[in-house]
Amino acid sequence: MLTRNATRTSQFQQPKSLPSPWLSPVGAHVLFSSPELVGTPMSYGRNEEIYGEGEPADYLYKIVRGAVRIYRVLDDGRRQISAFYLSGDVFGMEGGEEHACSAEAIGDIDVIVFKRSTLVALANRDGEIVRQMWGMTAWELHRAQEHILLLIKSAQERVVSFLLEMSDRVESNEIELPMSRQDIADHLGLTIETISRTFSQLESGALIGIPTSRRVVLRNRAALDRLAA
Amino acid sequence: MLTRNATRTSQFQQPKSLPSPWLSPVGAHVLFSSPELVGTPMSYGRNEEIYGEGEPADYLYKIVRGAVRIYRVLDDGRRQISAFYLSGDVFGMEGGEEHACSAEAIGDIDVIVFKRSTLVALANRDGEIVRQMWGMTAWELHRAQEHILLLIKSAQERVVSFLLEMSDRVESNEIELPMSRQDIADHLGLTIETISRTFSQLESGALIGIPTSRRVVLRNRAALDRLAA
DNA sequence: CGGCGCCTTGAACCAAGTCAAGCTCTGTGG
DNA sequence: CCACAGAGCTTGACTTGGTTCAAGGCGCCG
Repeated sequence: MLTRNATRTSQFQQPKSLPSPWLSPVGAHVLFSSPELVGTPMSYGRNEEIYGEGEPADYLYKIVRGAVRIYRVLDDGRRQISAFYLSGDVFGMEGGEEHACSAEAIGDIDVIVFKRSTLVALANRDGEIVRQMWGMTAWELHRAQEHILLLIKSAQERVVSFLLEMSDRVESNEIELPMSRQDIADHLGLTIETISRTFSQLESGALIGIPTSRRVVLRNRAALDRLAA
Repeated sequence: MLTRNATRTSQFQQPKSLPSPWLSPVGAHVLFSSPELVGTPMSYGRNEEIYGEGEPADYLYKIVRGAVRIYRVLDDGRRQISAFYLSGDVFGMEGGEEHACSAEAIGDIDVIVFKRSTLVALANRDGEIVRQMWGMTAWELHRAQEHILLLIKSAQERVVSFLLEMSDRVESNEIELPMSRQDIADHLGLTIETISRTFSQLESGALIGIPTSRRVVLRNRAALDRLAA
C-alpha cells in the first residue's frame, strides 16, 4: 500500500506533445498538485474490472504501477480496446458523467483514485482547472483520431505503428509488453494469429528482436518508420 | 448572403443524447446566444477548402446550408473522412490551437463564422462557457469512439450503421445523401465498389430503396438495426 | 513432471479489394 | 431538341490479405 505522502507528491504526467487546446500553456500536470486534492491509493488484481461501461464516472485514476486496458464490447462479443494506459497515465475521463468504456487491470496494478466531485468543486472556484480538464479531454480526442487513422491501415502498418507508439511512450527501443497478443489484436482490429505472424516477419527481416514473447526490441527504427505508413 | 438578423438569432444545435460531461445540464445551444457573440455569414463553393490540417484554429463554423467533410490524408494519399457535418452542426473545434484535420465544403454551403478569440475572451469572464466548449470537445470524443467501433465491423455492418446514423441525424427514413460514394467509402474505410455493391444488396433484400443514387429510403428499420451490430 | 495458458505456424478459405467494362445522369453546345 | 462528353455509379471477374481452423511448441507454476 502506498503512503499518504506518496499520494500528496504525485503529479499527473501529460503526453509531451499535447496539442494544447484553447488552454493556457500551463501543463495539466499541475492540475493535481493542489493541496486540496488528495487521492486514495488502491490496488487491483490481474484482469480485475476497475469500472464498467455505463457506470457513473465518479473517479479519476492515476496509474502508479502496471497497465490498464480501456475497451468496449459489441453485442456479439467482439471487443475493441480503445486505449492502453501505462504507469504515470491518468484515465477515467471519457468526458461524460457515465463511463463510455470499461476499464480492467491487465496485470496487478497500483493506482491513486481522485474523487470527481472534489475536482468539480475545485473547478467551480477555479476556471483554470476546468480548462485543464478540458485539455485532457482534448488529448483523448486526439488519441482517438490517431486510432481511427491506424484502423484504415494494413495489418503490418498497424502493428508497426503500435510498436513505435509503445516505444515512444516508454522512451526506449526495448519494450516490455504488459498485454497479451489477444489484447493487441483487439486494439488493432486484427486477430492474434495476424499479430503473431507479423511479429515473426518483422523479426526475420531484422527490424525487431523478440527475446521473449512479451519483450520486443526495435532494431531498425528508420525502416520501421517507413513501414508505419 | 445572409442578413445580419439571421446571424443574431442563430443558435447552435446540439445532438440530443450528448453524454453531458462534467457539465451543467444547460445545453450548449445556449452557448452562442450571447449578444456579445456575433458571427459573420460566409459561403464556400463545392469542394472548396475551409481550412487545412495544421492551420491555426481561429474560427468556429456553424452550418446554415449544405454539408462539410472533415478529413485527414496519409502520406500515400489514403484519405480518412472522420466526420460529416450537416446543416445546423458546428465544426472547427478539434480541441487544439491548430486544426488536426482539414475541412471542405461537399457542395455549396453557407456558414456562420465565429472568431475563436471572441469566445476565449468571453470564456475568461464566464466559466460556464468553458464548460460548454469542453462539452463540445467531449461530444467529438464520443463521436470518434463510435467511429472506432464502426471500423472494426464488417462492410455490411458499417454501411448499415452509416445509413442508420444519417437517418437519425436528418430525423427521417428518407435520406438525401450530400456526399459521393467515394466520400462514404473514405468515411467507412471501404472502397466505392463495396459501398455500391452493399447498397444494391440491401435494396434487393427490400431493406432500403434507392430511388436515385443520392437518395436512400430505409424500408425495414428493425432488420437494419439487426444488421448494424 | 504434467497441465494449462499463451504463442506460433501451416493450410484452406473468404470478404473485400482490384481491375475492367459499361451504364446513367447532367450539363453544354450545336 | 438532340448529341455527346464527363463525372459518378454499378456490376462482373479475378486476386489477395487477413481470418479461420487446426496442430503443435514453449514456458511457467504447482
